Amino acid sequence: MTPDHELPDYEVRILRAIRRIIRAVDMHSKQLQGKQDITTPQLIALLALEKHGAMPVKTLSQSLDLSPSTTVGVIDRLEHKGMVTRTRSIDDRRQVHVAITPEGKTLATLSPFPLQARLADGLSNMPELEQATIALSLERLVSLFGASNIDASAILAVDPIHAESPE
Amino acid sequence: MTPDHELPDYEVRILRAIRRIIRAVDMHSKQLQGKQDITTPQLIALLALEKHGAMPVKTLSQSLDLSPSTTVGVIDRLEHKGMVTRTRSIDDRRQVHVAITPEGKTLATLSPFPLQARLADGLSNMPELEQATIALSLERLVSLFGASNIDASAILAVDPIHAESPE
DNA sequence: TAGAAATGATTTCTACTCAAATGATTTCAT
DNA sequence: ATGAAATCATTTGAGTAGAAATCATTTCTA
Repeated sequence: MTPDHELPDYEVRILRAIRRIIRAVDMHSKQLQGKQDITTPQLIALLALEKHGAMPVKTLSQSLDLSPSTTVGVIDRLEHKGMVTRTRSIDDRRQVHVAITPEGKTLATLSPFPLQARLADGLSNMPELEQATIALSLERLVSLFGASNIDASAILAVDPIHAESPE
Repeated sequence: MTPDHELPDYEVRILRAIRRIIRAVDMHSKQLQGKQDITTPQLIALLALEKHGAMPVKTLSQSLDLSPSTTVGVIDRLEHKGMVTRTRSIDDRRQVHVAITPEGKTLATLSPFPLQARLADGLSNMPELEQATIALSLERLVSLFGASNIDASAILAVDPIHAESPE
């Protein structure tokens, strides 16, 4: 329990909250994995492919804001489960086009987004002013970390590619 | 197809900001690794051990807000580098006490905490009201995400690492 | 007190993440 | 046109992360 005689300073509280949020996001992904045999990155990838059609690995990795090497792993697992296919491009034989399969479409449509649902739920019970405050605070924090040049819009966003560009 | 409901603006902004913060923290850890041959979780572990003395793996894992299995890996790497030692407890031979070595103390003292430094820097240039708002907002989010999934005591418990005096 | 249950650390397994190195292919420059 | 440079996907290696299974030890219980 927090000692009320000695409140931790804001910096400490903020760092602690960040660690916990990171962990919560990860745990939600693991829950999804247990229930649906799919993880958050995999689901985001499927949604991007469903929405925008087949695309090269590079493009997909950019829309997910993941490094190419990470993206390859995600594709590997999805391909192994029959959710996507890989096809070497005819135009440029260096490129590999990733396409979603009918099974992948089904899974993408059926899979819930528990974290998002919970957030939406919680936010809807808050006055709009507080929602705005939270959003602004986080964005302030992002700029503090100098993370604004990192385009990390994908993982939790609904539409990785068409999301309006930040700032 | 995207989820049929449009996400409220604040939710999108919040999710995106969270994702960015997660990536900023990760990038920071990798930078640290490149420069100091130590990562953020390892440094946090060292600081906890320096501050509170030797403790069992379980206690350490709780301080770090990491699962025991993850903590074992962190300790393995630190032990391999000679920064900590493991000693089986005499009282309870199931327990393994982890202690920091002189080398570990040196490393902990010398290693910068760029993320924290940047945060402290940014915060100090903000009115206190805004600092408080940010901290409160994050904690609101933590409770939103964590309420039903993460042990409540873990959320409310004081972080042994940062609980008292500043480092 | 003997057996069962709980606890603590670890191992094993899977997944995510990136940087750096590698191999194949295309484009560029001379 | 040929060799150099750039590009694309992939592999490799290291670290973080947690669930589940395992082993040793302690505590509880009948």
